[in-house]
Amino acid sequence: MATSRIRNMEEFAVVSGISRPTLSKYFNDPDSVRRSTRDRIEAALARHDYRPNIYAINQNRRLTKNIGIVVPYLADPFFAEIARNLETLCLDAGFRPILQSSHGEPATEVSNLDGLRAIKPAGVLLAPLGRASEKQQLAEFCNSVPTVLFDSNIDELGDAFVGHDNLKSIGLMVDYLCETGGPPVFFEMDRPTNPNAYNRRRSYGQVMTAKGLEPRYIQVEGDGWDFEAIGYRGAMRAFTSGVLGDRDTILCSNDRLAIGVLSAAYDSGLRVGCDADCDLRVAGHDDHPFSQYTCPRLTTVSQNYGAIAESALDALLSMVESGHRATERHSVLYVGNLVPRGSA
Amino acid sequence: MATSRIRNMEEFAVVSGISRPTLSKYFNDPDSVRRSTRDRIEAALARHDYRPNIYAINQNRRLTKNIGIVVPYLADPFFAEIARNLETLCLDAGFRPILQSSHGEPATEVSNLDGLRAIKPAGVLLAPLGRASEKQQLAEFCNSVPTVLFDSNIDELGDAFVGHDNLKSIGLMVDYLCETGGPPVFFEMDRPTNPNAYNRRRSYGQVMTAKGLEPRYIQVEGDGWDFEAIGYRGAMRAFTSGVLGDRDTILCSNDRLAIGVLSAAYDSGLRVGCDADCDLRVAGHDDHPFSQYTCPRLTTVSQNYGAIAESALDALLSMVESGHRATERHSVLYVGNLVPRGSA
DNA sequence: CATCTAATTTTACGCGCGTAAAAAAATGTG
DNA sequence: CACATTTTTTTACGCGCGTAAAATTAGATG
Repeated sequence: MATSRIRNMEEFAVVSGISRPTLSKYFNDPDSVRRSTRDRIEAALARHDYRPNIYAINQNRRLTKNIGIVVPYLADPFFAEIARNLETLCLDAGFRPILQSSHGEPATEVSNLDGLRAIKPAGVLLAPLGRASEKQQLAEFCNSVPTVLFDSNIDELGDAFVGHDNLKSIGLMVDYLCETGGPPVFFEMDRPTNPNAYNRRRSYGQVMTAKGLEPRYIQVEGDGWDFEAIGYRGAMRAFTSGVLGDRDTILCSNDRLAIGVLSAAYDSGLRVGCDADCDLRVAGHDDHPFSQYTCPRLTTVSQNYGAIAESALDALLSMVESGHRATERHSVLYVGNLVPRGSA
Repeated sequence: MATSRIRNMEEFAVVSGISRPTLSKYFNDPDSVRRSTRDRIEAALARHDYRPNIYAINQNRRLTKNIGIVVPYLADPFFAEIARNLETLCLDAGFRPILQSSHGEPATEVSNLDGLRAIKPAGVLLAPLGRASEKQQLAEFCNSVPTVLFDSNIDELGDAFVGHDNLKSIGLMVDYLCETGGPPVFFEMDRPTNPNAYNRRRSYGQVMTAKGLEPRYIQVEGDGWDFEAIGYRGAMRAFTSGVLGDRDTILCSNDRLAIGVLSAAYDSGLRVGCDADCDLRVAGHDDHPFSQYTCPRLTTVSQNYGAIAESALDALLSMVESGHRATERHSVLYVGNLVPRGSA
């Protein structure tokens, strides 16, 4: 039963019997005060439920405890999942995550960063849109705020990059597909939004030529983030154009394209899978949350969400806590795991 | 080319030749100053790129321009989509949306609201977890901050509720299913997390009895938000238990359950669809973004995302702008559309 | 118990802006 | 142009907290 409501730190100083500067120290870092005073403060806190005014704090602290998280498209469960990981990690580290989605729009990405700058974040974790991003503006932002890029690497932007090892994972997948059937044709958008797509295309080419095989590509025209629709349209066209051989294998640049391909195959009466009576194999990439419920279940390569999130935040916090920016830009890549399922 | 960087409103007053109090008025509401002075300010703004310190502003204004948006589970594309709508609407209305996900955890929901209270939001749009929510704490929050509930209605919490008309849409669906085939069995979780699920169950019962049909239920045990997995397990059990008749029809409480059911049907070698050679029909509810790519495409009922988002924000802003809470609690429901596709 | 060190208290100022009140200036009106 | 009205300027204070410096106190050590 709280008595009269505490209005500010001054009043709380009175009821707790602790001086205001000491309280200020405590709220800034509970470990910075003597154990006994900390106990007294927390006892008083239990009685009175006072919390410092967040605006007054941040106005005077040069460094807030805010961490911006910007993802290109939150309606994509892949990013929702990474964001969820990052949020909880931030909270555990005693920071306040501010989640923003660019909704696939470069202008929104810029305004998100603008909005973040206004709240003077300690740092920002940024998964950029990629090709569509306003490079110039992103660069300016990265210059003024400690920033770690994740998922998509853009030039030399930001203080670090943490992402997925596309070369290794595409290698894993191509090896698997070749061992269990014919070599795959690579299915992708002709002008991908995401830098990962370019890496995967390149990786596929390298891996295939290393195996002495001829790379084949199906490039679907399409823009934006409606990958399933693009995959569907592209597959429909491919099925009728004769570019695919009998019992051929399609390796999609990502799972969402693959979901579209599976849907097109179903509508075309093509059976997807590894069995003898199947017409087609389809594989994806990313281990999208829904890929285990497609029909058939989608064979794919997982990304190590957890490790990527953790490492990205680590990189950021080490800068935040040391108080100075990275001297050189590090890149960390995590390898995924092959997830063989029914579709290939 | 900005000259020396403007540090505060005082300095901007000097370079713009406008007094600080007038500037303060302008930033609070550009229309509150004379047109000519507004032009002068904006001309100076174009030259110097100064922006008021957001913390100093909010410290002194009793009402911030922040609007909290809390959803139960952001990794669900359904909520991601609604959140996206709300965010853009907030921005357009000149407010700053703060998006929070409870990640399916009641404790996170409470701490989200706690965090929001700390930033003194003008109002909050809350889609509660439902059954799992800490009613007491939500009630306290709604008491202290103007709050509009959406998606899930809890008791008489908040100043208004905006949601989906489950009775009408289940009616639409049952009518359709009965016209095009046999009457459906209702497939759901035995202890749903979401109040909508209870409404749908009840609606199904009402509609069926009104038609003189016997309601049938398949209730799957399962907790949490992993609906696809729950749907899959439940369907697998149902297929072998003999509760389903030949060419029976399953109406799922939501699309994500249906996606699990489709996956189970595929794994069981059951053909889903309306054709004569099919073993089963499956329908869902919500028009989940992925339901148009399932195999076969999922027949479902759409929710009117746009209208729900718009109406919820309207209700909130009318309170914010008038400055006082609603005298009585309004509920608004929007009807969805039947989306007939291949699965039923 | 004397001594040293680390922690706390006292005192005081500043952060950037909201806002109130009175004075001054700009605008509108006949 | 005199007057009333609206807008802006001047002046001043307050918001809640960070933080620096000096004085004081508590705790540790031998």
